[in-house]
Amino acid sequence: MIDSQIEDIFIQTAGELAESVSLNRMVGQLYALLYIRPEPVSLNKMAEKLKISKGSASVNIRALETWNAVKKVWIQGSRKDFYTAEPDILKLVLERLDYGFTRRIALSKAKMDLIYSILNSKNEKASFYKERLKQLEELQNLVETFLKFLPKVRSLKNLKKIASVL
Amino acid sequence: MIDSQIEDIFIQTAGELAESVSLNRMVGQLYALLYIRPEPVSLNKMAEKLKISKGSASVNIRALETWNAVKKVWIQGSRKDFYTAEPDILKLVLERLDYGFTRRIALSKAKMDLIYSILNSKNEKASFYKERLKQLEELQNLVETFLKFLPKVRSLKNLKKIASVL
DNA sequence: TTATACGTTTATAACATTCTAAACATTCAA
DNA sequence: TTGAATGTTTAGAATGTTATAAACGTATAA
Repeated sequence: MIDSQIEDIFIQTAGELAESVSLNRMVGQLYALLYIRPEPVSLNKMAEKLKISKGSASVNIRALETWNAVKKVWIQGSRKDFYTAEPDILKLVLERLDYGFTRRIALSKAKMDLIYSILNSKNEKASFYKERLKQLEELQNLVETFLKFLPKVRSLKNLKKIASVL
Repeated sequence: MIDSQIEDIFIQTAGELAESVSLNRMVGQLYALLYIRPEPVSLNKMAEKLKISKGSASVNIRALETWNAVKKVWIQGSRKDFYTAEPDILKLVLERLDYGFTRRIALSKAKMDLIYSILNSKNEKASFYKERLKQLEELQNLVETFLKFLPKVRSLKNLKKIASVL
């Protein structure tokens, strides 16, 4: 059947992409399956289609849920959990990027504060360290500003506006 | 000695950051070591400082070399290889992002072409598939345009210009 | 030539991740 | 109640990744 062939290509490709960005393959495949299906799919159906255990389906679908990549939908008269994909992939990616960078910048700032306190406590000149720290702070500021503006990059039209001022 | 304490914090933090983005820890540590040292460092010195085998130092420094994150410098009268860090971290990150996205978009386009050819060969309507494929193409276009403009994001001044038109 | 000082490759040990099957828990219908 | 239908947790097997030590290759100095 043609549908199944197309779905298989689609799902497998998504799995490869997920792996290539250090996500679990199943997470990519589960999302892809829901993404190309117009109707909600149950956990068992997903496990069956992807030929994975229901245990795996369970934990990976919940990972997707915590990222708001899929959501549970209630279907009258059924005891099963059904899921659908959040179709706005760009939104998902931007959310993850923002979350990831924000956390990492916070960590690295804390460590830099520690280094400054060591430098100051000893009245150290250590000018090369200070130069590098300053560079890193500039990079952090740039990334933070960039993250704030990133959500607005949602259309080619906006990008063209941007291109026109640079 | 104060220098060593600061270097240790710096190097360890970089290792953690590297791991958190699925890079090898040593790669982050090696880069960090070269980044906070004003002078070139030899392979053996690096292995000694980081307490890793020279084999590991060798393979990981070469990974960094292929990304242009470090470069070999010739030092007169020495048979050793010395390395320094490329200090423009933003450039490195942008290069990697561009490379990674470009490859992945090419892969996914190829798979989408395959799906289209299947749909057409059967005169399938399959409208939901087509809707999803169209969405993905729009996302690809957006990302490609974005990648072209990304290199210009190199200063807060530019970002402020951008913010002003959105 | 021989010995030394390097960098690279390789085999394997240590460790981490992924996946499953089975046990378990919960809900609901009969 | 019981038991069937579901989702979750867990123990362990399979697989994948990382790091090392040792073997290896190569160049150079003596």
